Amino acid sequence: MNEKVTIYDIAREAEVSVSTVSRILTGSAPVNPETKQKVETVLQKYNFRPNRAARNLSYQRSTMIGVILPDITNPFFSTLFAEMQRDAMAKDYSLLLFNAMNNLALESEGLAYLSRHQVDGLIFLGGRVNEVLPPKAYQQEIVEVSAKVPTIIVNGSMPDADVVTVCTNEQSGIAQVVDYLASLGHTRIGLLGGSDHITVTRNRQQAFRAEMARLALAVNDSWLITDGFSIESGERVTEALLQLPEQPTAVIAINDLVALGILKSARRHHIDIPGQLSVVGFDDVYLASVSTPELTSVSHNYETFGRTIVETIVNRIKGKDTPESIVIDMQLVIRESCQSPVLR
Amino acid sequence: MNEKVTIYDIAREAEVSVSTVSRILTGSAPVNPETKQKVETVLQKYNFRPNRAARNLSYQRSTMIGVILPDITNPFFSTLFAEMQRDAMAKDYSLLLFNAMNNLALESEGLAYLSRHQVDGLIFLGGRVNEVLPPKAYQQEIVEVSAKVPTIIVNGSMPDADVVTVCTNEQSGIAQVVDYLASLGHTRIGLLGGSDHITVTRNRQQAFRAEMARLALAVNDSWLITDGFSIESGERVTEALLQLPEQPTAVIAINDLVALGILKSARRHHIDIPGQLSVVGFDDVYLASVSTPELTSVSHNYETFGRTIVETIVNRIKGKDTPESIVIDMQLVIRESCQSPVLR
DNA sequence: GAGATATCCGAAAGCGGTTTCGCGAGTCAA
DNA sequence: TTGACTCGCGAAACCGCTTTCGGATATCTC
Repeated sequence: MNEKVTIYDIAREAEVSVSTVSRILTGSAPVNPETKQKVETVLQKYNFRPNRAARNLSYQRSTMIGVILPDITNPFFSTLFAEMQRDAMAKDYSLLLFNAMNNLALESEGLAYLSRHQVDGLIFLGGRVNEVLPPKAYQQEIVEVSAKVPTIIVNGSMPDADVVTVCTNEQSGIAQVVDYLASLGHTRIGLLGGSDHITVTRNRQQAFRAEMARLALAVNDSWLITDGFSIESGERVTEALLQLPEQPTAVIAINDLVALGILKSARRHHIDIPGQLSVVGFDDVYLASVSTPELTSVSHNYETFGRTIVETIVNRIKGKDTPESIVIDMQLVIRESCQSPVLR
Repeated sequence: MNEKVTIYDIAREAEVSVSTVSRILTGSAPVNPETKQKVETVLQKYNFRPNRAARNLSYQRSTMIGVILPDITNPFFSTLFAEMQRDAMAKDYSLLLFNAMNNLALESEGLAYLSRHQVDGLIFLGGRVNEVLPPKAYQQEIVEVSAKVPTIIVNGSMPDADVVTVCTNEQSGIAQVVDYLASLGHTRIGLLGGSDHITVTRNRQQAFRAEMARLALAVNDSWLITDGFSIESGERVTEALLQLPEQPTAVIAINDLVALGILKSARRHHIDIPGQLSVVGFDDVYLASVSTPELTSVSHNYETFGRTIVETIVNRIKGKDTPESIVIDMQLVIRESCQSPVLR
């Protein structure tokens, strides 16, 4: 990728100094229209692109934003990432992705990796960070890094770190689901999947208990089973559920993948959904509408979600004032996977 | 991310010259163990990381590899990308992802974007490039870029460009499917989805015709319907199929997403699968096993697939000899979406 | 013990941009 | 006319690291 032609070559051919060329390139100072025209002709001719490394070295920045997420294979993250990348490009930033493969240990490595790239900003997706599990050392790393580079954590939190948090409104999302299920007549509701040390999971569990309480419905703790975020998690969690003496009539999955796993497992056990069990997913990933039955889920507006994240980090990078935390609404989307419980 | 401490600070504190420090950092020349020890202590103390921009500027390389793919949201690509990233990291390269959002025009932009980043290598995934549709200009860009930076095209081709191609063995993949369907008794087989100007599609169509011919089965051209690679494509293509006077008893989808779309559409029309129509997917994405019915598909070994790609590009970058083209095998995975046709 | 050789290491020149500083020419008011 | 001010632009320093080149010292050979 060695464009042999440098700004010096351009300057020579246009019979101006390099400073002038640079000024035109960056627009950092006004330059006589005639000279500008002359130089631009030459720039065109060579289709000149300033060397990025040189520019970064001089600028003392990279115009790259690091993104750490647990699983790019999960459509929630890939969809969000795609949105973010488009927005970032429009603002002349690049996204450098690190996929942690659902492995917390790898995240620390990812952080070092992105640091080495001198990213101008850092985005943690997926709430992999909170006060419970992460080894103290990793937590400390985040605190340190966030002191140096603008950092935003999506659906997570990090005490002592100078980060802005962007969170989806679990409160409202969960409430919509519970209210909906209650309106169908369900009183025995479970919440399946997720991990105890992931913020989203805990927030949703908390929101779940709150809304159940508000409706004066009892929560059966054994119906809150955590296992992970994958399809396989959904299957395992269903198997576990079926071992219990009593079972719920409706379950909320921590995300759509888990919900798909539940569907799969239910099918294996000839459990009719929604006839015998209502299921609702979370994230409203594009797959939600192809399962059998189609999944009722809680939807993000991925476009504004992504845009908010990117705008916020860029504003932070540019030193503009930004809110410390932003909440993004979710919306229940009703499809086919729920119905009123059959009375027995 | 401004580590204020530079190699000069290290040198001063260790009472050596910057060259010595650099030599230790890069291992480019032997240095007295004692001095080395002294310097390394200081390096440790500050946890020194050389500035990447400066290093790249000096090295004239970026240790970044650009990846252009059509849709990161498609599990085929995200799975493959995840594998590739891991392998690349192990070799101290970074992957810079550009997601073209299924838009060919964007790809050209992506190429410029990655060029600006002075990537050391370039990987095109998804065969978005071939001799048919791409605007001449874009084609030319690829030829030019491939002359300067090692380029590999996965499941595609580019005449006149100095690229290495890594392709899955469509020939064998399709043959396995056709043979399987034929063995079930199918003779009326369609091939749905894909785009006329995408290499994979054309290769598979060709392979399909070849294998059908080998088995002395007639190909009905109206059962080869292209539309795209998404779930929606699968739905549209099914609708189109249902308009036809005659219909196949089995269809091969260009990928699993299309297959899922077919399933969805069939369900809407109360067409029993596999009872009335057998469906087979391609890519054996992790979703294949959660649909109803579970999808029979043709599988990649994503691990070796990804590893092959990364190894090849890195070897190319390092100037080692590499084969001009590599073929990767695929494997039929039988699940539930096919059965013998009912005789009417 | 003198010259040849090998070993370490420092000075300085890049890499390709940006930016500060200051100079000359043109403009304007007095 | 003159002094004050602007405007455009060039020279040169700088960003942080790598690497060439050559000098100093130690080691070896005869």
